[in-house]
Amino acid sequence: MPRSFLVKTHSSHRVPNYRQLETQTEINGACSACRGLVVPLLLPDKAASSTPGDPPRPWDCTSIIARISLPLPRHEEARGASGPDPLQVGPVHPWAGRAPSVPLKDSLNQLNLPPRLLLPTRWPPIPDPAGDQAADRLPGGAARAPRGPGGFQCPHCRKPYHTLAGLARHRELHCRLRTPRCFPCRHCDKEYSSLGALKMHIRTHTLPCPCAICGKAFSRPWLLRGHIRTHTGEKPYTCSHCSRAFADRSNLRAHLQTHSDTKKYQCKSCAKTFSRMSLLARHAESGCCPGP
DNA sequence: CTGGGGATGGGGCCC
DNA sequence: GGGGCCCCATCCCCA
Repeated sequence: MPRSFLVKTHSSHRVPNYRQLETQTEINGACSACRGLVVPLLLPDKAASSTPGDPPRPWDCTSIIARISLPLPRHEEARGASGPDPLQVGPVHPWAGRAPSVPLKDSLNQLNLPPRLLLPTRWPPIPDPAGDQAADRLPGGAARAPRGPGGFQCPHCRKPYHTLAGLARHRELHCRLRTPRCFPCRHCDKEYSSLGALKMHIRTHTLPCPCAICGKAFSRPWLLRGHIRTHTGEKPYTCSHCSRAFADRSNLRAHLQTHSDTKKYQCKSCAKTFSRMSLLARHAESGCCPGP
């Protein structure tokens, strides 16, 4: 199940009202929900976690390899010989507008994958015309819709547009050709089946909840609260086996796996089991399960 | 090299 | 429709 599994099921011909979605409050002010302070959202370009696809179960090395052996985005493949009809768009970019972090890319590139599947050592830069850099960069360093010679560029067919509004209308056309209901994000190439899902997604770009202590911004109030625990040291989740406490329930869950006799993730080659998928993945990368 | 903790992201579900 | 929480996933770092 891809983490973007919500990305795309289908809806109406409605066009999202971006002025309504991105209110002044969210862009320039404090989050009304978390009542945080107004701070500049100039954050380091933290590597975004990317999960191109949900690994099939049961977990095994093969599935790990399969997960990272993603096809290139359609428009990348189309750069060769005869390009397809630009409006016959393929699936949404597996990384949904975000390049994998460099360490992940590096580890993927060490896996002897066919050259077609290797990731670029350096991701192609997004055109950044002088004097308008702020408009192309989002809080946290995420890239907005790629800009081309005409200003903004369609992620599907690369057609250039001078304005975001023009690009948004054009992308809506892409959506309508494929599905009856579609709400594209103007900041990246994700698309949603409902306005609510899009609105929630846009918060990941606007990051309306800044930490009053360190200024780091989050998309949702509860994410901010979890972060604040890292400042206060509060650890409300306690392991029933060893009484160790954790600030995050997910981390407690991962910890509980270490008490379990039967680990959840098993290597298909050597049958060794691991408490986390990331450990299994690292095991696979280390050469236990050579690729095809 | 491996195991594990810490921190964080993001969509879904429920109220 | 929004908020809170759940669950899953990932990355980084350290022992």
